Amino acid sequence: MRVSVLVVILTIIEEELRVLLIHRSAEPYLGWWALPGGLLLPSESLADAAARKLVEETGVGDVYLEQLFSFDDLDGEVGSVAIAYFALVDSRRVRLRTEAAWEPGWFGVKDLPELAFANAKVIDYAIARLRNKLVYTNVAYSLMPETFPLSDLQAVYESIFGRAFDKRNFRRRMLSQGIIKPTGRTISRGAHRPAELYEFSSRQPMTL
Amino acid sequence: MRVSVLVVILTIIEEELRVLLIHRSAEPYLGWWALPGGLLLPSESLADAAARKLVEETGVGDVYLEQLFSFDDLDGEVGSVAIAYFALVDSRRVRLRTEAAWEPGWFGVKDLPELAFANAKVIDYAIARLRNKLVYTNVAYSLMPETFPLSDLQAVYESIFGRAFDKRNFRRRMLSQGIIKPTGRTISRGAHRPAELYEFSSRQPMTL
DNA sequence: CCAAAAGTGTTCGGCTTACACCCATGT
DNA sequence: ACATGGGTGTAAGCCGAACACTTTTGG
Repeated sequence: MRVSVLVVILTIIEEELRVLLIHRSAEPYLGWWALPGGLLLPSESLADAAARKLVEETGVGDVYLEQLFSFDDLDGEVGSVAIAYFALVDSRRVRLRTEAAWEPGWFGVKDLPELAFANAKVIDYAIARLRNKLVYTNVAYSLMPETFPLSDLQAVYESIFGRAFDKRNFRRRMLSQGIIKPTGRTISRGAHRPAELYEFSSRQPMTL
Repeated sequence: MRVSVLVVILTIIEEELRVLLIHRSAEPYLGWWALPGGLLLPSESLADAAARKLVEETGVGDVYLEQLFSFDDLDGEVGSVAIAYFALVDSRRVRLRTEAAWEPGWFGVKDLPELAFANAKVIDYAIARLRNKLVYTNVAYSLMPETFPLSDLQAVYESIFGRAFDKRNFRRRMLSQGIIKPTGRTISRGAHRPAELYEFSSRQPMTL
């Protein structure tokens, strides 16, 4: 009975939601793109295994990480179980191991290559969960730097939902839910009025 | 690496939400009350294992069954993983194996005995999930007979949420969501006006 | 005729949505 | 001065919550 852990690592790059994929280094599906993952070590917890994979691939540690679902049909082998997690990272903090044999890469979720096993299903599941959580929690903190202009946050939401939001309504929602708060500082980024900088009220996952 | 499956089997008895517990027949926690479960057989899927456990304990098969969460801290043993499911059954269809050595029994969820491992946490998790699903899906079909007066359904909702609902609002919500529909038949149950019988528009789980 | 549960509409407040103009800055 | 993105208020529709009386039956 084999237990493995899979991690759907999501980020925003160039206003596009992307997922980290690696080349498989073993049969079956040798050389195909797949989600990072591996066997659960005998002494570690599931969350530890997922966090370890995340650090191995991206170098970042303190990010949002949540258990997604457990699958029994992911590596063809009978009696094998995979517990999937999803993580949200700020791509500016990530350093991929591009020297690694498995050549990791970020792929736009609308433009995925053919994947090993049923990995596409796992990614769809992660995106659905992410969209839900964005609505009523602060998970986006894990995609953003400490402070940011509101329009950056809105751009992240729009990338993930694939549609535009009204900026007045967006601001009202974020503030009235108490998810973010103004820092009082501003930032200038071009030939226009400087933007106020905001921060998340909390950078811990909300427990409901 | 051991993989086991746990099932939180919920029902309504005497207007109370209850969970099926058994006596553990092995160490550790020998003789304590615990959720039914067992090892995943080499050739079966996770959902099959959960359904098998459900049939073994209750005799019913075609009910709502959903994966809840996977735990790695449930039987003390390191490297052991338990995938929890929850099921909703109509107690009128259930025949418990009362002759069985483990003496299964229904316990009101507000009045649980001390449980083995962290089973109380799993039950809380199941109840939270159930309450969520009741709001926007038809899962309650699995707790009800084919046809029923609306007040019976409302009583089920009230038992699970632990509070009363306004019957006009309740009726409107159920009908406008299209979860149930009238059958045209009625039922008389006492010295008062007969009730219209309703049925679920679909007795399949909604996939969203 | 009385007791008991079934059935039925309307009002109010809050939330979501849609929508258009002025502001501050760099060049 | 002008181009660019930043910032702001209001009205309309929709949804959920609160609320009381009439209907139909059995005894």
